[in-house]
Amino acid sequence: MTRVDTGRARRTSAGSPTLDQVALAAGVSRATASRAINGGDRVSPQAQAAVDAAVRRLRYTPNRAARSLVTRRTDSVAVVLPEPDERVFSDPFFAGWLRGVNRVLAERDLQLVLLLAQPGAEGARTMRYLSNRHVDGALVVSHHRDDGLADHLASLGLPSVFGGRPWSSEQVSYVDVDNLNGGQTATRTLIERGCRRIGTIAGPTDMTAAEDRLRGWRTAMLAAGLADDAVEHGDFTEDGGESAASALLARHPDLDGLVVASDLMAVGALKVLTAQGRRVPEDVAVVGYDDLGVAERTTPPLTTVRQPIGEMAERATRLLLEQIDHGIPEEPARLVIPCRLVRRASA
Amino acid sequence: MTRVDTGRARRTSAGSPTLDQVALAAGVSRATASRAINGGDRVSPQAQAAVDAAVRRLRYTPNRAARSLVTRRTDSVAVVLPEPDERVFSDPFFAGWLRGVNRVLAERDLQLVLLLAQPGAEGARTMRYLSNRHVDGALVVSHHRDDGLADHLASLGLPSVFGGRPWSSEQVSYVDVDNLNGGQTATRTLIERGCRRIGTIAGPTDMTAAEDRLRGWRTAMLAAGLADDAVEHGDFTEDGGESAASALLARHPDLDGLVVASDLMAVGALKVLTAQGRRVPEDVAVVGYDDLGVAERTTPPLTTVRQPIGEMAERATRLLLEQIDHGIPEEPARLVIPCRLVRRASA
DNA sequence: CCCAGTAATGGAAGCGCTCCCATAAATCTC
DNA sequence: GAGATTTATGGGAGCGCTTCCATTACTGGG
Repeated sequence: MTRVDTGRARRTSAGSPTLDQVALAAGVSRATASRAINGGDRVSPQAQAAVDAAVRRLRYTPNRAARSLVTRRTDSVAVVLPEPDERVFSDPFFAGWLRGVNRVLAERDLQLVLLLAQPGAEGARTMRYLSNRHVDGALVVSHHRDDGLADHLASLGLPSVFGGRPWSSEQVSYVDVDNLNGGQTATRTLIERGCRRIGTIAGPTDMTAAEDRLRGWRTAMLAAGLADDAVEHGDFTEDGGESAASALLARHPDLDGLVVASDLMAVGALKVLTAQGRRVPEDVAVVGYDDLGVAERTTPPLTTVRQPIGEMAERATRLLLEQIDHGIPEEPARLVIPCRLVRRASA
Repeated sequence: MTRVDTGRARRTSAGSPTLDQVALAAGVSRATASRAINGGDRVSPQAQAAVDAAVRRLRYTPNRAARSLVTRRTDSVAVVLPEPDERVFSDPFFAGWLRGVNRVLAERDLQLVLLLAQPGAEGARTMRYLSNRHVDGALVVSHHRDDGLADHLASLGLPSVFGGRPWSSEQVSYVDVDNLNGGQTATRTLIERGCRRIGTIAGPTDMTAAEDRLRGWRTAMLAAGLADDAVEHGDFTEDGGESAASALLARHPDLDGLVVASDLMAVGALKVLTAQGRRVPEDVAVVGYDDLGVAERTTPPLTTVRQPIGEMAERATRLLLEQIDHGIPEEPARLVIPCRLVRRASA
């Protein structure tokens, strides 16, 4: 047993300082230094102070890889975005989401790994990455019916939270805004205003948010004894809203109200209405959905249902941290955030 | 010397398979398995095949943390975005950039860590993170004059590439579009069209791209013997474009041409022109900048200078990988991508 | 047929960290 | 005041991987 070198604090010249160097500088063992750095449990005040000072002096930061290796945590979480979506480009939704997530992660010094999930082969890459525990958890933002993400994650046992109620799997936690209620509120606003022939431009049929809003519209219409036949689907883009509005007005020229499932689509609809010489809100009143900036800048400014997207992102992230800290709960969390109507000029 | 347990392939039940298990399954040593997995240098065909098979069978993926610890690489790169910017929300620029970066990183199985750099204390967090070598390199997207990022990164010795020419430090590599030329081209287009009183709505003065475009406009105007006094600055948003246009038209009611430094601002300008009853392009011809989707949807559709943003992001990322692989070059790389005019109806 | 040269291999040393455990010191209990 | 507990501490094992180095198995040249 000839142990030549205990290995302490060699290579002083190179790279960043190691825990060993901190311990040496503080005059304690590596174990004590480690404890002091990680919350200071069972560490005397003197030792704590000495370590703190050494850390500051040497500008020590723990090596994440080394820590990861033993703790089996990566201190990073993935945000999964469905890349196929051209919307990622135009929709403020995603940026708002990222910002909210980032805010919470920053508090705990966690990293945000962005996974732009492409379909097909690249989608498999995303799955594989998640399967291999390269992150402590995943936030899935806008998933579509057939991406299989919900089931996959549920079976994986990886902490994960969805933004927006997922399809199929009832196993995963999610945070959603109350789209059903939002759709109803929007519709009732028009009804109370006196509109009787109200159409809706709904979102894509493979997203739950769109379906819920449509259901809300339908519910409110039926409750008021009005016909729920004026429906057209768009893809959440301005162009989509435009063509949907054209189609809708062609089929139902007598419309006096329009519930649109996103502000961007509402912009398209306003364009059509203006082009047809219909005044908003006098001839046709319009209610949008989102209120993420666009709604204030339209002419006329949009009355719309606000999604508190920052709050949504924050809550989802905290839910995720909760899962990471205390394990995935038996019963998945389902948080539904109320949304409220913002009155402007269009209705 | 009583070595009780060599430590090979214990814990078969738990988590993901380790290299040890792969080696055992393939009937080779851990060292050989490692070699086979990392490119197969000095590995016999049989051993290679055996390892490959074992990897497939066990669904082995290397533990990134363990690898990182020894290789001193993290296999991830940071994309730094200046968070203060509300633009991150509305501008398709960032999303396009992320997409381009992601495409290249995916090829090499590198991760994208998103750093939303907030100003002040949080900015320090970003710096610290970068200093601590938690990533192999950094891509900085839209930096502003005073964020100090360029100098900091240059002094850090961390591989990094800027998207858009940075201020100050001439030490860092960057990829930019030829904004000077772009501004000139836009202006010349109007001149050739017969416009003689051409104004410009420039971008914020703390961004090089905006300054370069303005300079391009000025150069073209002076070269044609025209006055370069009709300048107004906006902040790259629609609202900004609107107020800049109002101010400009108030000061120079005789304008017959307008060079706008971003499509989004051009949208605002079009609004003002329409409101004032000026026809586009008959009374005032307009050229925008970007062509990232908005330009096609305005009325009239915008003639604009296209920024090949996907290409820009890709080139920047490849430049970064180059640096990561072969070290930071003595002479920083400066790649300027030409941009071209896209003719539509507004000029 | 022997020896230098090359190719393939495995042993073992760490990378920097956390955490289990044994030990030492301080405090309490009756 | 002796034994039982609590509190701090450091030794050391080991997380899963790469890579240096020594070893062995093959070549071909003289």
